[in-house]
Amino acid sequence: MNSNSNLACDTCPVRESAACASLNDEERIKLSKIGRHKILKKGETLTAAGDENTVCATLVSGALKITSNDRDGTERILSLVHPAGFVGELFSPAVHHDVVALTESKLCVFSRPQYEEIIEGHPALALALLRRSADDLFDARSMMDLAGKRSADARVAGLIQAFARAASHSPCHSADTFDLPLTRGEMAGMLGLTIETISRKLGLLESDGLIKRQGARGIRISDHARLAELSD
Amino acid sequence: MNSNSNLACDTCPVRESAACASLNDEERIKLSKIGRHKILKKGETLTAAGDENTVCATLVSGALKITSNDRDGTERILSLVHPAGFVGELFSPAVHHDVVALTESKLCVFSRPQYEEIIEGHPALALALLRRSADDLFDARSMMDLAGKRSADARVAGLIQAFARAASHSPCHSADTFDLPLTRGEMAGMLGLTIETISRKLGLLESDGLIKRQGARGIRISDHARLAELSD
DNA sequence: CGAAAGGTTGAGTTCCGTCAAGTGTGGTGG
DNA sequence: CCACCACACTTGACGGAACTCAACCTTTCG
Repeated sequence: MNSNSNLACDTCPVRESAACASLNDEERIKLSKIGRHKILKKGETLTAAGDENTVCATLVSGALKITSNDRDGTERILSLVHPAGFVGELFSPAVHHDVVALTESKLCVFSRPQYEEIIEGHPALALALLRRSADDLFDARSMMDLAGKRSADARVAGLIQAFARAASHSPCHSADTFDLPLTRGEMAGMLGLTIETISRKLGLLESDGLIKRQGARGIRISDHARLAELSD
Repeated sequence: MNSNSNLACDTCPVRESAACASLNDEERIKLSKIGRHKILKKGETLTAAGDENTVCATLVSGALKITSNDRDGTERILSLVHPAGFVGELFSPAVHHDVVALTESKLCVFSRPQYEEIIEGHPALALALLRRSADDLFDARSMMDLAGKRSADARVAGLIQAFARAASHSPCHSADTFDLPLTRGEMAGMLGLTIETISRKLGLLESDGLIKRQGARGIRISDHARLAELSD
């Protein structure tokens, strides 16, 4: 159990952008009373499918994946969670998906029933979560769109573009040099492909001059236009 | 323009289950002032990708699909909307997906900016939408899971089970005789497959004795267990 | 240094998409 | 009533894209 200390909202890096930013000081103090920090190391899980649904959380730093697993053990990534993101299935008695840390991550964890009570008493929080939820829904649909592309080329190209957009912090622009945040296996899990196919397609993208690789993870996009065309 | 009359909430079939059910009479009357009914015939669109985002709506009867289109014209179905469901991308300036009627549908349409104002002033509505949004997100992830299965067999089997669950009105149980609500093309669009593959897989499921078909749309599930195993 | 995990590459095979032809079926109009 | 058409669906043959299996390379970490 690696939880600890009271919450230090004052120094929280996501205090302006997370759902709790909608609360005033008094309300936030109240919320902080029922929350606690938790550190997940890379690969550790917050909740697993089948668990009783007791917690929800705001991600403070790091990154999480939300996944489900086929019987044969293949992991399917349903969503990535970035700092200020909210995780947890509100209003549901059971947990349906695994939530696992991609990198060492810091969370603000709450009891789900208590959090729901607070939501009901605090309209601003409900509204903030509604906005976040609308974004999550849009992201999920974007991912469905990506994973549903016919060819593996289009999916890989689209994923690279998505990472490039996420890597640049300005929302409309996209970085042209960045590191892939996932292993080949995780990318495969997002796109419904295999590790080998990801590896081969990245090789092809490079030999076609659309990207340049530096080591296993480093990517430089050389031809945004052709990449966009491929991914359409 | 097939809009009309004031809203008749009193006789609305989804008045107990839609988001607006959370409002008291006075509030609902206020909401009904800014809404109007609209009938969409099969195939007609409510909003198209690229439009300015001006409307949102509650589905009263019928069924909708939320789709995106590849450049080559392939339609990808991102979500199905059932009565009492809410459609519209709140808090977003532009529309990203098409919303099209699968069958003749009756909607309660609102101006999105006005609706957002009302949400901000009515916590119960925000909370109701948050619950609905959480459900939508779960559905979206379930569909990602389904469409991400390795084999076409698993996807088709899973889709049939999903329809069987939707056809029985009790949420935990699943019907064993029902009609497919979609054309082969639409099923293909949901699963990222082709019409021909859907057709063939249905044929195989029948010849393997898992289902029995009556005409193009009628399905009877003969072997729930093997179907579930296939779809896992 | 050795082991483990992540990544690449190759050869063979299978599954699904493509193209094409053919079978209902419901609706419209002569 | 039948002829015709549009649309949804089925079926077959074929080729190619992605999966599987397997070997090997690279980096990291104990």
